[in-house]
Amino acid sequence: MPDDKLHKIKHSLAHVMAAAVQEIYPNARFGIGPVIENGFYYDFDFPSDNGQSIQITPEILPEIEKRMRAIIKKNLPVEQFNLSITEAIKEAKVAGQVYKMELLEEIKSGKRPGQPSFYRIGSFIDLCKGPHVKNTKDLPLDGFKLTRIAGAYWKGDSANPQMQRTYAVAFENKKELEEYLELQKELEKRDHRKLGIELDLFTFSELVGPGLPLWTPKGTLLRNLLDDFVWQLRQAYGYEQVDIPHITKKDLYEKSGHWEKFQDELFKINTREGHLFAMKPMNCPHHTQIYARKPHSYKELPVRYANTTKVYRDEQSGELSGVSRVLSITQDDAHVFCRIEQVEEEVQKIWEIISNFYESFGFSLKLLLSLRDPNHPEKYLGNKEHWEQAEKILRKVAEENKKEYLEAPGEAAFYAPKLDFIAKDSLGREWQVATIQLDVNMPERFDLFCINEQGKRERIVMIHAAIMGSIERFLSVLIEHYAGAFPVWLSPVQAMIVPISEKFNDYAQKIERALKEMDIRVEYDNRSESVGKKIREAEMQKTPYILVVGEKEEKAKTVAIRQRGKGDLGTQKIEKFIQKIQEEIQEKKSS
RNA sequence: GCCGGAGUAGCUCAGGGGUAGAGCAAUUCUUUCGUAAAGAAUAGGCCGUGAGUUCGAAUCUCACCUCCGGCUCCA
Repeated sequence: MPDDKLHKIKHSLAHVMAAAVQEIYPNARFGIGPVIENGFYYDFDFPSDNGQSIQITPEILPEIEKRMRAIIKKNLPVEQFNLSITEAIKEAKVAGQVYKMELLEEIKSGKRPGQPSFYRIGSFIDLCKGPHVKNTKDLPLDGFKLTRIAGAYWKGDSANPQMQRTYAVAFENKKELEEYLELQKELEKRDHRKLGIELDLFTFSELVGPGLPLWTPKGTLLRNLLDDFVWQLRQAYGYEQVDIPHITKKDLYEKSGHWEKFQDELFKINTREGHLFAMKPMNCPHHTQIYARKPHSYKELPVRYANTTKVYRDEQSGELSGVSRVLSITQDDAHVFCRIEQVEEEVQKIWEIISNFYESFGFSLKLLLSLRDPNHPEKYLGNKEHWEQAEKILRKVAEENKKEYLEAPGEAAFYAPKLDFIAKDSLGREWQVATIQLDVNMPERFDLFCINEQGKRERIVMIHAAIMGSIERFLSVLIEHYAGAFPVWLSPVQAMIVPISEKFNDYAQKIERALKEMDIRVEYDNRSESVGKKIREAEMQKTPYILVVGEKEEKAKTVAIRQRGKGDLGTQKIEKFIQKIQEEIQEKKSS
């Protein structure tokens, strides 16, 4: 929406920032300065006399901001004017603006549409289509803030030189800016990397290495609960569990096509006899070999294999982040081997599992139909007809579900088009989660078939279906979605017993046993600390229930219940509490 | 991988060319407590790793490792 007010403000502020930078560094070369969500950025390059680029540091940001405000206060008009392309290129050349020259050459050659248009603010002139505010007095003096400096490749291509990108957030006024900064603080509090350590779910070791999370007892419990939930949903649709080794001869990936495409991202293993093995970066090739162990009658199809297992990918170090992007990834993977006419029904079933699963956590789902990039057919396996057929089927299922979806050309996997599910969390952020891929290529490469009604071999297709996708990534989303306050069924500790004093330890132990017998995950805090402190710590661990017991409770065979976020609920009979918490655990699947 | 920032006790952080600091956590003792931090004592460190400069380095320099913000990538 380039015409809306905020968009114009951000866009003009980007020019003002560039103007301020030019005041400080007259030699600065300018890249592009677009509007982004919540603000804008501008890419700069600062050549020095010896030809090397100067690196600016964050300390300069307040100085740039100061100069921006001074420019705004001058109430300068923002004026549009045109130049002929030849003149424009000449001007850019004189000014040493090599990046602008490149853009202008693209306009000249027709690679970039339109005519060169310029905007002037004071003495600063920039190639720009607009639109902008009419005058710098329309810009908010305290509605923006420069946030950081980052490296960014010219035109987003790592083969190009790296420029220095200065990011800013911008709003119509100070209040909105402050609200945004508040929200950022809330996000920081919810950061799964912080919460995951505080809640003792995972850890990292410098000896083990980056991107290799180690899962604690609580974290492992959480992972298993989630995985069991997925399995429970899958079991109802006829899935069977399989298991595979984590390594394979490279031959498997040469046949699947992964070797050619991803060999740099595989962890490789040399055996003592000189053979080359690889850690598996995905599971489908292994699973094809289970299917291929014997001929299948069409009557046996669909064959559905589920397998939660780790894959290993040698990612670039700068891409790692918390547990959302790691080297050892646990996939809740499944592969359905079926005839082409069974695909719709199978995809439908997977869709139901995905909906059930995500809705039970309160995520709403959006759909992305990820197709191949029509301009780069060389990036994909197999022939055009097969791709078109697969894309057509997925599109049909999407339409029949009456679900709104966006088509995303170029987002397909190299072997198959996908239905990608996007979950919206409690703060409105969107995460790509589950995926369904319709694959006609792997079956071709591995010669997977069934024997049809005519007694002939018939090529089958393969559906790849992950519900959580990666447990690590899903958990990072879930931690932030709940800010660590998991629903009771997922809480590693569901209830913490806090006796008022040592005198009631026996009674506390009795309650502990009673709850444990009913499979409630309970802990009993018998440390010699004050009641207040024990409650504080249990609250900070986001324990759903704290059971305070003392003389009154022992006599009446009750517990005083304190519920997370709700405070003291008063006393209840133990049986009553057990019933209450069990009902709450049951509710998860129907919510 | 690339650009920038940062690494001091389990955690949060102060300090800074000349004996290593605090709070919380831990351990021991005292306290036995009614809904978000009781008190005391003790212990805890190759100041991320390695090299260099220096009479002397946690502090200055370089390389590497790890983390953070971006870029590129994501089967």
